[in-house]
Amino acid sequence: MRRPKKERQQALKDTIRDNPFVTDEELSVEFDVSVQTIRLDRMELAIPELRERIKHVAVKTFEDEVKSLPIDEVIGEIIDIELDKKAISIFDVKPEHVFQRNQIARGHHLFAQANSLAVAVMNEELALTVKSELQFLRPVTAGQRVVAKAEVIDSHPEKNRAFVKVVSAVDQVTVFIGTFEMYRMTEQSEGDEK
Amino acid sequence: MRRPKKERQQALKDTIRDNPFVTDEELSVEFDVSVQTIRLDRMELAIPELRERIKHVAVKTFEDEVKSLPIDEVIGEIIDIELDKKAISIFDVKPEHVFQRNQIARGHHLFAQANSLAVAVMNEELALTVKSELQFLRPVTAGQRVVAKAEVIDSHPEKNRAFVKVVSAVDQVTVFIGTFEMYRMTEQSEGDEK
DNA sequence: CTGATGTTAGTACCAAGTGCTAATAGCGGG
DNA sequence: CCCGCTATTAGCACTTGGTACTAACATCAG
Repeated sequence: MRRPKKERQQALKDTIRDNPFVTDEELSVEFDVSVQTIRLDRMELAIPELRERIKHVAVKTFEDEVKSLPIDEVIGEIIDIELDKKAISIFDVKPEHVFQRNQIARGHHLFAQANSLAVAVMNEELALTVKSELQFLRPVTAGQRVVAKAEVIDSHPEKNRAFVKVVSAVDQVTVFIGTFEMYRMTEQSEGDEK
Repeated sequence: MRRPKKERQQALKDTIRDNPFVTDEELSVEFDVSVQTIRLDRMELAIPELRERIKHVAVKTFEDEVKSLPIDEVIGEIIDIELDKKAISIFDVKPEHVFQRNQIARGHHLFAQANSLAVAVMNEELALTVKSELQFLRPVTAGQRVVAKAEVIDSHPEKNRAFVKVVSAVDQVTVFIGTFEMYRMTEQSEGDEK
């Protein structure tokens, strides 16, 4: 099934994109040409060798991993915090956070930033969200920086409850408001921080 | 700065964990021992060679990519959907979704599942969340499967608005309730039911 | 002094290439 | 039918980052 050069090169591109882990040897079998032809094709198409391809994928993952680690704790970056009072975090909206269609940030990212900030501002290691009311006032698009300000507006330590209000803004314009009823998981016997 | 074997091997492990892209050559310089010693150390510690390490990272990323693609669209997996009426999705809570401390799922994951399901059930490509009220009734822990059921309870096509109620349960027990006011971004020009 | 442990050196070999030269095949036009 | 062109194939030297193995030390303890 020898196909003409151009067609083969297109197929080659696709094959390697789908599976970067394939060797020239394997490709030569698949396309029924010599290894050298595969190499020439790769050169013409500027496709790097197997090891470089793999490395590229790995580096990408590695960088992503570093990026997603802090995300696990708090979505966005906390730039100011006063425990039990208020906190501020920023979150840069990237292409992966938006609907492809219209570039508008998906609601759960704004929620995640606000909610994790609400958790962080509580002077508790184990705060849980009980209830919450959200308003998505304006769409946020990729490239924008969301500044979320959380404020503890009402605290009932005896009931292990607190209310946190989070207001998020882009360029001073409010885009999101959320109120969170939080539950403190630790009893108010002090000093059992860990 | 030659340290005893044991100490060096521990440091070696850490170094490679932090940066899997380092060669034996570079390590031998860093620890001021011969390349052979590094190789012996790696063998004792069962650490694979550079290329295998890189490949491992790459494969991981590659698999994750496949996994995270649908996640970008809908958090959880849609198992049933009737456009403009109702939809069901399941979401398996994994270790990365919970607080390390108490294994309880972070709120924004439950929200994300519910919110993206609310978006999906709308018979619109471009639905946005306007307002939302949430109740986190019971904590969800790693290993549990959350089944979210979304229902369009009120639709005002003329105002481009709709209300969606999502109830999430683990083993038939309700753990989360959310109501979402959604905005349809497209004009209701045609009756394109599907 | 002997032995065990740890370290270093050196060789052969491997995979998956690059870079280069040279031969050959196939085909189209004049 | 031959000329020239492109495409393909072959072969060789060399590269990286190793494995596998052997052999030579070094150091210290008993």
